[in-house]
Amino acid sequence: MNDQPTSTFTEDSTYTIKQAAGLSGLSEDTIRYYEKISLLPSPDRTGGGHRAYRQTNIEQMRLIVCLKKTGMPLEEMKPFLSAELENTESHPELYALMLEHRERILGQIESLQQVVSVIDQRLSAGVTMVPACSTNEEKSD
Amino acid sequence: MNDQPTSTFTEDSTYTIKQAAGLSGLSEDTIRYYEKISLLPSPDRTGGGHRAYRQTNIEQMRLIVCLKKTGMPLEEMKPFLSAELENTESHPELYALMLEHRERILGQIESLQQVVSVIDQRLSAGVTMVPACSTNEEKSD
DNA sequence: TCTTGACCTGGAGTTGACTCCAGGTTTTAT
DNA sequence: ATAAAACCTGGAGTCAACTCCAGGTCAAGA
Repeated sequence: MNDQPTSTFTEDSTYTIKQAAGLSGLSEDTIRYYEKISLLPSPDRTGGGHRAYRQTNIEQMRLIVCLKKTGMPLEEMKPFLSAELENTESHPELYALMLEHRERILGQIESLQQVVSVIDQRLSAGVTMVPACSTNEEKSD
Repeated sequence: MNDQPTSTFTEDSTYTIKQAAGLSGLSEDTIRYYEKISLLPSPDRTGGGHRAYRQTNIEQMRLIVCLKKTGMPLEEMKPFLSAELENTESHPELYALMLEHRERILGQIESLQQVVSVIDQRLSAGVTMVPACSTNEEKSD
């Protein structure tokens, strides 16, 4: 009901799992699940053992929601998130990974745009016509 | 190894399931599975009961591959494919569905573009910053 | 003809991504 | 102080989307 953080000082304010869920769009169970599979880091705990999330955690969750919409499997998201707080330049292998992901996503955008144009064609004429749709699956057996 | 259709005349040429798999990027098992769940229509059979696919079937498969890349669940694809050969104007409810899907896909494209810009920011500076990423999940409890 | 590879069906098994308890502890509002 | 709400863990259950047999039939080349 109230998604305001606990503290008034933005610096060290924390959120309960329920607030985090409300702010990210994930469910509480899902957040715990993501922690279990190490997609999200284990957050700090209160004296009683309750999870206390920070703003950066919320942002990570939002990034996950964002990537999920694009159909990316959770495993593939890990490098994105583990590098979240790091300087990219100090991780050359992650740099390459990012570039790779960037290309893949551009390909996905292209796929989607082609789907849109298929729809548009059907909407305007009821025509059957499927374009190549960037078939980057090359088979050779 | 040979993805050429059986007949020389393009009109009524057919493909084996293996050829269809090669041309579409799906596996043979997956094609049979899609038929079982009625995502793909039951194709004609040869005298001996082997599946014989036509060009339109191949195109349907390619459309599925295309939509799959965008993370669309198989159930949601059905209206797309069942209307494949029909005149859209005669199905007003499908028309609305198409428009709806179109909007959703445009939203996905936006999401993806934001992911690309997140990546670009990280590539250029190692900065942590996650944009809103079109949070169309409105929570109110 | 006959062997080999491709195909068939039906069903079991797998993986990813949750979702839902049960039974207990902590926090918060009155 | 105490009841209700929120949280905890561990584990079982679910659903989509495959994938992989087993045990048999069909097709094409030597």
